Amino acid sequence: MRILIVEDEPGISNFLKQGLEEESFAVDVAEEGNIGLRLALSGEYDILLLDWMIPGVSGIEICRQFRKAFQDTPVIFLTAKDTVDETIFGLQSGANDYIKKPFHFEELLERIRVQLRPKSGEHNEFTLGNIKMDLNTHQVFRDNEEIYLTQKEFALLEYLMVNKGKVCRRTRIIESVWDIHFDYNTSVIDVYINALRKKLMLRNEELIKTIRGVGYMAKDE
Amino acid sequence: MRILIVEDEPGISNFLKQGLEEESFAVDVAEEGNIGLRLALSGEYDILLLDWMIPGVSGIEICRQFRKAFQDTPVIFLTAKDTVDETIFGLQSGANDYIKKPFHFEELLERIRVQLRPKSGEHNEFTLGNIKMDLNTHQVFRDNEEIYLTQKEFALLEYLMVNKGKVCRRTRIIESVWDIHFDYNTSVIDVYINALRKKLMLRNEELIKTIRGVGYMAKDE
DNA sequence: TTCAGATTTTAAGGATATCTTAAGAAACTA
DNA sequence: TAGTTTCTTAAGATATCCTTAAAATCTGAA
Repeated sequence: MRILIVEDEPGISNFLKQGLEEESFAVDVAEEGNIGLRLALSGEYDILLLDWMIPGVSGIEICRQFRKAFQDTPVIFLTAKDTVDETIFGLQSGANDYIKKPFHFEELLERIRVQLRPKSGEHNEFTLGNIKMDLNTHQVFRDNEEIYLTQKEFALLEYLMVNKGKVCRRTRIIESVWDIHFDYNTSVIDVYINALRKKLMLRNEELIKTIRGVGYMAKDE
Repeated sequence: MRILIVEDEPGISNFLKQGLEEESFAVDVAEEGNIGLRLALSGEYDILLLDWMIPGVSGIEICRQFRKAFQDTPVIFLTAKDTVDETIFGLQSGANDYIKKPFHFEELLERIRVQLRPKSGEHNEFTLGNIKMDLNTHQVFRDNEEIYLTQKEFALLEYLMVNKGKVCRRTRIIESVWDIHFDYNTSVIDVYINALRKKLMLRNEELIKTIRGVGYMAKDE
């Protein structure tokens, strides 16, 4: 799950980034409004955390524009302001929830989970051939027998299964699963594909196909 | 589509080159300003990605000189600097957009597409008879059955389909798809046309026509 | 803290698909 | 028909991927 934090106070954003990464979210931080808006509109995120007051475009404006493009992605405001008017204004601009600073991390986490629940509630079981994946319980089965995957293995398989039937480019995979954006001359993907195939007992072109020069693709049959 | 990257950090340029090639662009890299400028002025590129600070001629200077010669070719700056002044300076020198490092590859791609849009149209799906091509998912279908093409096969078919109804000259094809500018004394095109026709199960003048002495043309029946 | 075990990443040689070249056959043009 | 261009096939060169093992990093318990 990818989270974008738009927040200009490094203290808060670092705190959140670290905490959320410990909960195995992939976190990006934007410290300025225009950058935040641009990142948000890239469509790579599953949830947005927006500060109310930030340099450049305001949080509300980001929310409004973001909502036009992505109806289903939850937005949570982090705000020091607590007047009723402004809160209403914020929710009207399309936010799903808000939380007042200062807040307990646990509480924020709970709200994030609440927001992600309904959306993923429908779509959190995926199948690929005889492989079944449950995002809620973080489990993978092969013919109803549980297979134990590590975090990265799970994240990679999730990416492939969410994009079942589409070719997943190496660059996209490494950005989404490893959060690496530069200097990518690594063979981690190969190694993890290999590990997945082994654990899932797949022959090389079975269910997870290699698309030479481009990436991989999960496909039934 | 041909892209020139002027960037002296091999980590970044390799990353970009690979990613863009996965999107079937033909990519050249210059690591030094003078070389970059010379290549840019050759007029062979559809878009330029310029680093701000490079050895030799600066990115801004390249941009300015390039803009004099080619008004319509978009230029995007890759810059680590983020002050407003310098950005404005960059845009005044004729750049169409800029992106701050570090950035998401997705975002850069989106900006490249935005810049190329007015020229090439925003279609990412093309059809040719019963052949369907999806650039987003990097897939080709014949009567809704997927056909697996190699990189070069895909790039060649893309070139033909983008230019559907127009005669594609051999020299243009080889420049755009193979990045070869001299020595047209090769028969790669023939070999790949043959491979395409085989995989797509086309008779010789069906959908992909041979224009003797000139090249090939994709055409609906 | 320190240590052991698990996970992640790096590295390198072997395996294999793709790319390119080359050459003879076939088809077209004049 | 002669000459040119394209088609087709095969094989060597190249690039990418697979696989393994070991190094680095992370994690949790003593």
